[in-house]
Amino acid sequence: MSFLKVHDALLAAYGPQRWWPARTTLEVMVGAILTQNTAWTNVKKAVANLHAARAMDAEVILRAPHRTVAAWIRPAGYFNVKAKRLQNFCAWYVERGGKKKLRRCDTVALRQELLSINGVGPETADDILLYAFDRPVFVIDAYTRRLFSRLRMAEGDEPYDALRGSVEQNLRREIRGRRELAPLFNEYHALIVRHGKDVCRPRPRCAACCLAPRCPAAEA
DNA sequence: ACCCAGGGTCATA
DNA sequence: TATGACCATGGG
Repeated sequence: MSFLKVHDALLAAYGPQRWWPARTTLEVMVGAILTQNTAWTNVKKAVANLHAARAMDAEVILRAPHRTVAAWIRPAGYFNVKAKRLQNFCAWYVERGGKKKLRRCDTVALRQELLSINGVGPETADDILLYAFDRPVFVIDAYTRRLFSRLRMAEGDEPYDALRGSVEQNLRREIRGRRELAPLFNEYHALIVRHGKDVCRPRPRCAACCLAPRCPAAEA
């Protein structure tokens, strides 16, 4: 079973997902922080609040009082923690000159800068790199570990960068330069999440059943 | 009532 | 390096 075959099976089952669901690149980054261990339905409410307050803007978020930011994002949970994280990110974003300056930055250097922000870990950084900056970085999340672990294509408990490197390397080898990596990684991660939301659930712990549109062992 | 969600930080050993 | 506590809302 190749990583590309899994992607193709998911694409056939669910169709293109057209990620990231956001209107602006800043909204992608804000959403990446707000969705940390949080259902997307809750993130959407917080994002809507920010738009309603005309606060989907790095300067506005940076200058607003902590309690105000917390109130805007309350539905997304962890609002005290995430308000601080959003302001940390916006401080970096503004100080760094915004998207136009950051676009020219090398991917590895940009990743290290993102990881240096308190509140931005490896998955959030890779969400931003892939979905806001179109960099060929494969996002690893709980759904990704679960799927590849059940398909016996990964251990499941590897360190983040080990699993990311493995998936990226295998896909590079299977593609052989005949295809752009960033669009593939983009669609692949979105499909894994789509699959995970209704089929590849934490329980029951089915083994290699996670590619079917309906998980066979889930009924057993 | 319980489990889960598109994680990350910090203290501790 | 690797656990565990903690953060908090909302849906099934």
